[in-house]
Amino acid sequence: MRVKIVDVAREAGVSLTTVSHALNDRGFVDPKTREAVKLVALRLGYRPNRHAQRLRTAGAHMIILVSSMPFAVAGGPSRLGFLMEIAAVAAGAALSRGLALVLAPPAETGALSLESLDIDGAIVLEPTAADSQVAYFLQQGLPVVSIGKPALSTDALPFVDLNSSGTTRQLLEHLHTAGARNIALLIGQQQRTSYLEAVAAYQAFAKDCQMRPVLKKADERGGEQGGRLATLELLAREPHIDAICAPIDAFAVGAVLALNDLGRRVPDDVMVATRYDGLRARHCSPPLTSLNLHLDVVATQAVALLLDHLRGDTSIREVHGPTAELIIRQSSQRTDLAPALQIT
Amino acid sequence: MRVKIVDVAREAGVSLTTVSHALNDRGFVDPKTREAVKLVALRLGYRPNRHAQRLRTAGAHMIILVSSMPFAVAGGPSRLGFLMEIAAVAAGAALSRGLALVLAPPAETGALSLESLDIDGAIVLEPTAADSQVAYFLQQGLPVVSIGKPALSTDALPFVDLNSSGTTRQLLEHLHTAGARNIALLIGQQQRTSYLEAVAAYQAFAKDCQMRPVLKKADERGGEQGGRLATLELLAREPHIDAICAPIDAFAVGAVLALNDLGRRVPDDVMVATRYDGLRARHCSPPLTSLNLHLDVVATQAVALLLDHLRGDTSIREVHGPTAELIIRQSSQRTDLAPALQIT
DNA sequence: CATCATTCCCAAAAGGTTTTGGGAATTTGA
DNA sequence: TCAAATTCCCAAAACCTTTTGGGAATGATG
Repeated sequence: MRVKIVDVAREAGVSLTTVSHALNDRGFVDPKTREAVKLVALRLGYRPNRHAQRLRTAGAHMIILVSSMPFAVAGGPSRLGFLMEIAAVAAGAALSRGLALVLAPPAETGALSLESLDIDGAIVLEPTAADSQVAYFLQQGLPVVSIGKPALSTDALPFVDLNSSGTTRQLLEHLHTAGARNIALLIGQQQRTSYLEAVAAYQAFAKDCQMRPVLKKADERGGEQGGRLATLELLAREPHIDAICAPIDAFAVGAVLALNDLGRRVPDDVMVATRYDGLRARHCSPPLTSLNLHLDVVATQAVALLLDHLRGDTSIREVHGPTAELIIRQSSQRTDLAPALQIT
Repeated sequence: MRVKIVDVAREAGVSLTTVSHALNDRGFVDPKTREAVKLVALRLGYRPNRHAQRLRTAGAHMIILVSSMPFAVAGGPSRLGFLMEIAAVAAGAALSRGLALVLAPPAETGALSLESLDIDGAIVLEPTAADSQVAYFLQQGLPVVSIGKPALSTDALPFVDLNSSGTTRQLLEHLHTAGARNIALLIGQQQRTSYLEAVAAYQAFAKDCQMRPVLKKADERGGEQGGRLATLELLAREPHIDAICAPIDAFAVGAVLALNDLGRRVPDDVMVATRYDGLRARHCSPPLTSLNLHLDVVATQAVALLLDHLRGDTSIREVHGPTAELIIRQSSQRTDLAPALQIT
């Protein structure tokens, strides 16, 4: 039988109250008694029953991180990235605040198996318009914060902004500066605010540069292959393309594969750039120009935001994430172009 | 105020007991009453208080996944892999069994912040000899299972075998078959059973092939750079090496970088192979020959094993993981070697 | 010396659920 | 028709903490 407070109390010759106070550094307890109790507790190997503890002192202790991205992009064997990087940092941030972060695997099943968990709140990653997981949590009355602006139709969630339009613009401007004149945007087909923002930013940029916008959508469920297929179709239709801006890293890698298939050189014939600077972007050949999104900061902000809401402070509805920094790699650095050609 | 069982009972005109029984499909309750109670509960939006529930019916509901690998290898911004792949699958496996999986970030801090968690058990990844996290959990009286054989000096933990000696042998035999005659082993410097097994397998293999064993240790904390540095030193000392077997993927990638530094071609001058078929291995250039370890199966086995121990069935002490499959990629496929040279 | 604060400690209540041990109503068996 | 079995339901106990509201010493102040 597990040792309880009453065992410690008996052994130490004091009351339950005193043990509780002594161990939690509360109330008035003679320092000597306090120490004695602590010693006894240690000797007996006392561990408080967290359920009993929390039944009494209600409070948030467990949050969940869910991704609405399909398996192939977000997770699954050997196809990790964005989600897991956020997860790693968020787990640390949560733990340092006394919260446990539980991982909801990116599952097709929806929120079915979450019922048995006593979650206090959720962080969702770029939820889609009709996100079933978000709906589930809200219906349960749990606070939800989003990383990346949530889709419009969703009940407005508090969120950490990933500034999708700004980052898209950064990539486009870089590609343009690097010499590209016919830049295509390769994006996913789901309903996501980040996509909409990216498209809007792209179209605005195209107008500014008097460039004809070329938009191609790839299937998220296909992961890299989805990007590859889409790129093959894209280039069949628009052979003059000389750069591809693919915010989703899996698609960017797929694009490089497709370009290889077609015998087009990267970056000399077609440049490629992506948004998320993960392993995929770095270890692609050639390595992909991308952005440092400072996901560690973003994840920490999201945890802090959720914690505020858990504590009842629902004033902050929107947090601006850190500004991203361009990381120029081989995929957008032409060797045969004189710097003179560059603009700005 | 949150609606409690007593509210449902009052509204439905029955006792607490009946509500509890009705909702949990236990005991003798008139089907009509049962339905009526369920309806009332639904209408009132009743959600059981999990803490109260579990205070009464003690049971396992939260397990933790910890990695003893240092940040640079295991996780951290943009350096994910093994751990996160296991995490993704284990989270799913756990959830489907009603357990929440919480992620302990690979932290330098040790088990400091874990105290506030009401963990029921832990899965650790290849613990080192004097693993502080493992020690902490054991001292707390929590069941721990290990993925990968735990170090000998540790109290024997139940574990899922990753068969480090077998997989090492697989890689070595492949490299030999592919034509390598001077294969070096690049390994980490910590005290890990998997390393010991790998070294033993390597030495046995060297003996079999009458090959002089060349062993090099790299610093885990350096990640890919650690592997790069070690490889540079290795090749300075042993220039005749024509293959490197580097079980840890970060080191393998580092080795390729070092070979590039030195102007040695991969695989024509030096072949490289690694154990874990993650993003690193795939997106390395050239892509690395590696093994499909079936980590999804391994993670599921680990969760199942831990669950058995939580349930009190401590009979199973050791589970044999699935057999790994060789995935031959460019890094060990020489173009200039005739098949005639191959052995076996 | 009487009064008031302060310090230390405790018994009892509270938190929300499940389980136990019966009690009452109903049905079955002889 | 009476006893036994079955079905349905309930009050109270149990799970283990923390917090509340005092009570009893001790020290300080008049």
